[in-house]
Amino acid sequence: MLDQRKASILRAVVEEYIDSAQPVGSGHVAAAPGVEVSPATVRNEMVLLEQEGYLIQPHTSAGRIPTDKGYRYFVDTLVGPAPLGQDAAQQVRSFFNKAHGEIEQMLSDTTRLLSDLTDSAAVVVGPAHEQALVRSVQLVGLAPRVALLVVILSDGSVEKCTVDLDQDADEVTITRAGAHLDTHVRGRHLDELARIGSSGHAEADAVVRAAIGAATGVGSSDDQVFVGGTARMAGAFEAVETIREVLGILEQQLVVVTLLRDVLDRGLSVAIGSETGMAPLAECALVVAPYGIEGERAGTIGVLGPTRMNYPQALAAVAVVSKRLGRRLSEG
Amino acid sequence: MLDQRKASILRAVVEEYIDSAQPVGSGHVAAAPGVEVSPATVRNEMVLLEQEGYLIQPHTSAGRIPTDKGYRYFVDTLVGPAPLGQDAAQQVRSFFNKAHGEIEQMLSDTTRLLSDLTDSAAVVVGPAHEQALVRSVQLVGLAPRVALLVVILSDGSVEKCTVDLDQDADEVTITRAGAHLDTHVRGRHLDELARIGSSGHAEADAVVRAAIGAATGVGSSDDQVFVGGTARMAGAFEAVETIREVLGILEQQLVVVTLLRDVLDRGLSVAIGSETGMAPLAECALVVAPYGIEGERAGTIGVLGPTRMNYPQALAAVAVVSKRLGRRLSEG
DNA sequence: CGTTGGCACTCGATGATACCGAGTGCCAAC
DNA sequence: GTTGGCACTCGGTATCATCGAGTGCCAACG
Repeated sequence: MLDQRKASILRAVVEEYIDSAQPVGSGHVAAAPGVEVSPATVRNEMVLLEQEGYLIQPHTSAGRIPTDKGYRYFVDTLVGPAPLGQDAAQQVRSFFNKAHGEIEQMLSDTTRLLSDLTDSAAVVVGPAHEQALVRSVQLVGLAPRVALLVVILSDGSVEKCTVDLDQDADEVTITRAGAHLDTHVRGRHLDELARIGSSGHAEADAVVRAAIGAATGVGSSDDQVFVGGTARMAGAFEAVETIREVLGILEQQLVVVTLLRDVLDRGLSVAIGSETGMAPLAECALVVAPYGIEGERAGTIGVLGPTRMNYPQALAAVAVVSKRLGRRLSEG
Repeated sequence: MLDQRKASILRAVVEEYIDSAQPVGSGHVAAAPGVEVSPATVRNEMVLLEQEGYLIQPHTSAGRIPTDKGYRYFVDTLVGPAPLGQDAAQQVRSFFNKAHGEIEQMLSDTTRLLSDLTDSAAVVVGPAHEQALVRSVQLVGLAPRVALLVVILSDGSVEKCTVDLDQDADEVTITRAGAHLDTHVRGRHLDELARIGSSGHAEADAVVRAAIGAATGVGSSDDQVFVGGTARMAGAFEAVETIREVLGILEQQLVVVTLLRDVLDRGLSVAIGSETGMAPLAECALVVAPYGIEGERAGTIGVLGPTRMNYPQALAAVAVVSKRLGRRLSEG
């Protein structure tokens, strides 16, 4: 799409802008390694790059800034798979060596890791338990008319919901209902709950029906989302309004999962500015990667920073962490 | 401590500053209701208030701003228990009518409610299960050498942790170990785990010991923290650096619980600026309230905003929400 | 004697002006 | 086609004057 020279110039502008945050002039570009022409020639080329939409000038007689399209070309064409730095790699290794215990805690900590690595906000979407099987079902009474349904899934996650009972049920009835539920869905998919028949005991059946009612929707689409490093993100922008808007997005878990899913569904690993489809993220870029457990796609991790983020670094970090995280979760 | 007139003037300054964010001059104070003296007199009094540390001037020939001490006097002496506004009260009611299901979800939603009510960031610390009894213990195998210990407590919370086994254990052994654990701590305090004796079966005992080891520390001090409305908080400050620092604090869950606990332990319901004991919160104030379940103190809620936040509103919101939340959780 | 109006003074905020310099666009020369 | 030269642009910064909200002080007043 772009000839060799234009590409070098675009790369120089992007790289310079990423670490100076200042519009880049022809002089700096000409001085960059990989660009062997004079400032005048650079200027001529930059006019063309601007016409084609890769660069813009904030105002006449200022340097150029990459557009979303410019960043896009940069990440698609100009950025090779870079390895993670020495110490970053070490950080990842030691993190996953230490990681253990509760999965939620670990996913939450992973956002910190990613955030540390990339100096941006990080997002981790927990594994979907779509195809997880039920390991165990427990029903325990909490209060006279309230019980708690706890479902342990084969992937190690635990789902629970409170069950409001229409009428008082004694311990025995609840236990009986729980056992009934357990024997009928243990080892199967959670959906099977809906197809449970009578236990042959009227009171217990009432409890069973209440539990089934409460449990609908428990197994599906309640992806857990963990967000970390928002402070770092805030440091990357100078306009308070921008920070406010981005925080507003990150606080809406549903929006965040949808966003990540959308990006992945479009086959992208990077969404830049307007590509995110969300107006408040016009100045942001999102780098995502799915992670898999035993080959199955399970969840997603992502990094959210300003459009002038360090893409090679972010891509490398996201790639490595998603791979290690998947491996770690596959072990059990 | 302050005579009637000084108090009125201080109140006028605080109230004016809270909604203008601008240094307040003698003219505005004199015009305020409750102050019936001339600007000249106000000036004389303000000099004294400044000497006593209730006010400061950002620079000569500017209006005055309350100091932390000034705000402190305001909340201690000048602010009565204000009722919540009509629509706010309605909002709280409808929230708690709709609230149901998982406790975590509800606590998380509560941060949104508080944040909406006060236009600040909100924090909710989940109930401590210090004195909760064990309702049920489950041990399920996940992978060859990994099991999951799930403990259901009488307050409806579910704790879990993965258990790494030294050697392979078959389903039967794990089930046996689980049953052993269950029969010995069910109905008791989680601490009893440590005192469990042998089950009379060597392999199962190994699993039991591993589970006990993994479970230490599970029941204690892992308070859940929910934070919401950080976007609103960001809107209240103009310096990006301040926002960054405050976000940094809010991201550290342990720091947040400690902070709230400290404030409550000192018998305060409001901590202003340096009273928080955290340098990054010098420009922040924290309004907290404990909530209780069936009379027992269970958790804490709080609102974090700028020192020039609307204290009467925040105090009212925090009081009402903590009461309703406690009542809601007591029901089951 | 406390309170008040008057008044000179302070000082940040605002706006006009000049200047600087990075950067551009264009053109002629190589 | 590339390059050096050059006039031009225009945002950023500094300087300076002005404005006005607000102060401190003082003398007058009830």
